[in-house]
Amino acid sequence: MKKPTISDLAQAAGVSKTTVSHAFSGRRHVDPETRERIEKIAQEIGYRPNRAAQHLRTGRTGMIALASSMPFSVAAGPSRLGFLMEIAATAAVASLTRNMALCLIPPFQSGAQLDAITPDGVILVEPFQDDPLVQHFTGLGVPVVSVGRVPGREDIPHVDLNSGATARMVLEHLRASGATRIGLVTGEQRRNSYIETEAAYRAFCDEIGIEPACLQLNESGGEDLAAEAVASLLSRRGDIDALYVPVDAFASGAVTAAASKGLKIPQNIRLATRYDGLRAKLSRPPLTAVELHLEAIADLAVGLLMAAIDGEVAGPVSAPQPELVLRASTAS
Amino acid sequence: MKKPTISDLAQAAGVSKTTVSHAFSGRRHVDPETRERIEKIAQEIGYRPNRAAQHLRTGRTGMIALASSMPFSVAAGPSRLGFLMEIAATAAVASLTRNMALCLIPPFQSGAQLDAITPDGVILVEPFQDDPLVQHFTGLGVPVVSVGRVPGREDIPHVDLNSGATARMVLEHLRASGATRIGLVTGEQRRNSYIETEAAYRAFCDEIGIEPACLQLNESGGEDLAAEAVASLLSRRGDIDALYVPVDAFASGAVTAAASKGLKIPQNIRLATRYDGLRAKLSRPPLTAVELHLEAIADLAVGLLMAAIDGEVAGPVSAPQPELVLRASTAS
DNA sequence: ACCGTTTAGCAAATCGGTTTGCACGAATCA
DNA sequence: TGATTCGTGCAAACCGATTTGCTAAACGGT
Repeated sequence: MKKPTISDLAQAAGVSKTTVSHAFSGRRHVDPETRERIEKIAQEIGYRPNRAAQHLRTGRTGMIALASSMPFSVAAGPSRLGFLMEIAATAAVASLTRNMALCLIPPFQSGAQLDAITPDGVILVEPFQDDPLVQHFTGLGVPVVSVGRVPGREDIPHVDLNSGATARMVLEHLRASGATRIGLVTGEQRRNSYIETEAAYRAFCDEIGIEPACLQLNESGGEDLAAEAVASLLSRRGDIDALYVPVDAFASGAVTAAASKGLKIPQNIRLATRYDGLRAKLSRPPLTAVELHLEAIADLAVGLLMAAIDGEVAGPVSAPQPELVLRASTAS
Repeated sequence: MKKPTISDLAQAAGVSKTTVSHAFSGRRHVDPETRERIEKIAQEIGYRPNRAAQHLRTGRTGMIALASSMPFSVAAGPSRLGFLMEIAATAAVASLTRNMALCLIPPFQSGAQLDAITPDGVILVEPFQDDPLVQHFTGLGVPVVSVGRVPGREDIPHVDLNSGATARMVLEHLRASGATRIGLVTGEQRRNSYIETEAAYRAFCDEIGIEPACLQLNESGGEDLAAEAVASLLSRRGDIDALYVPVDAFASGAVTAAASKGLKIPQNIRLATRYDGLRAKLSRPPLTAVELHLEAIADLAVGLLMAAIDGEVAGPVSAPQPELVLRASTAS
């Protein structure tokens, strides 16, 4: 009771394997009548092409991979998982409709592990400069696209997150809500979103004539590190009355820091973050955040990747306009 | 500049393909000296076996799939994502170390989508009775293991979550913290954890002689539905002074409901949930929850699946002892 | 010296598709 | 009528591994 092969089907339909193959792939014309007969019989005997055989011949594996260079379960963990998972969920659907499987790459460990997987293409979520994942896959000749530009690698197609514009939007909102001294907390890794955000922030400070107050934290430190670092920043710079903290785990830390300093949100200090996940929503008070449209972004990324796999040189694509989600943490 | 094949390597090493194959797989003995030479040359020319060819020959695809029958991104979304993703993260690592790729199956849609993927095995997270995913894969002859028993399918290997014991533990804790009338909120779908939990709950009520108060909610309704339903329950049964709400999204709803009724947690009503994710941690007050050891569970599930794929008939395995995580929501 | 047993390695078949080159008849054209 | 094209389909090569059956040499025991 083995699974029927293309030969079985060909025999049952009284045609050759070639014809069956063409009937399915459409790479050559076959008589509509013949094709219909083949399809009908295929249904009956329950034929489904063997993926491995297809892949061997075509040189494709039929799978694309999704990876984030953020620590996966450690430290920044749960919040980042939300971000990645929202993308994963949509990407999985998008892949499947294109007849591809989406598989998960846990954070880079020994590197040898990565050999187990030979995807047709990879989506990297917010890689940083000289990210080993980028190097691994491009070195293998595997097409890579990223969510967020890869610093220093303009050649890699990506979905542009418009982090500069996003930062601008948030900063202006903070000011409109009454803030006069705004600080910024990002991460140490040179991810493009940080770079753009910082640039936009400095430009903004210049314009309105305030002294920049930047913090770059080690992402593995997570919420606790942020709580500590922000508290110390607030001690040094007592004039700060607002913070933009794109990484939501850090934003949680900032909430803790504010509380420890006896500062009320938003009365004494306003707080906005970027990823509108559970943290932002469940925080007390809930945090103003940015709707990034991750589903759309994931869709775009998959589309880009498919094009790249097909050898098309697609330029970067812009994510949909991000939107502010106003919450109590920045109420004026 | 094509990738070297086994033939190239064999030629370079002055042996046959067979010897190379055996050198790598170890399925037959090869002279250690020869093997070393082969490995060295493989390094030099950058040989890596073609997965597709291996799969074709061995009949394996080298990928296992992870699926949850919970709505993936809708409704209960983010919280569930945490649960699934914690498992996914560990499972991905566990798979990769076994030279397998882990791929994600988004929630059952048309069914036709699922054809794109032919995994060697599948891990299902808390499937319910007559779950279409179970039927799809077992029908295809693909080994299935589940996290949480599959009701009505004792033949499917699973990691037992000991939901009955967990419920007992939580209920006893609630009572110890001062509760006298405890209610239970679960989901409509017939997942084993609900079934066991309800049974343990009824037994518990019987024992201590209290009237059971159960709610079964549609999981797609998520937090909002729970808020509504729990509020109405609290109106009907004003005597209730504690709730065990295993699904964390529902627990969030219960928090809202309590607030809307003017009930203070834990003074007027105690609240405990199961999955110790962001919701439980970030809730105000933070919720007592259960450390399920999801990483260990995921590891066990992958192990079970590998055994099943290798044709071993492994019985169910028990998850590590769950532990209560005490938080303010049940302080006495 | 003989026979049985390891040991090391090879050639060839195999997995199930896709793709190429060719054949044959019918239709079109000069 | 002969040449050319088109439509349809087939046989065979091919993708790159694994696995089977076999050979030949080395070894050991009697």
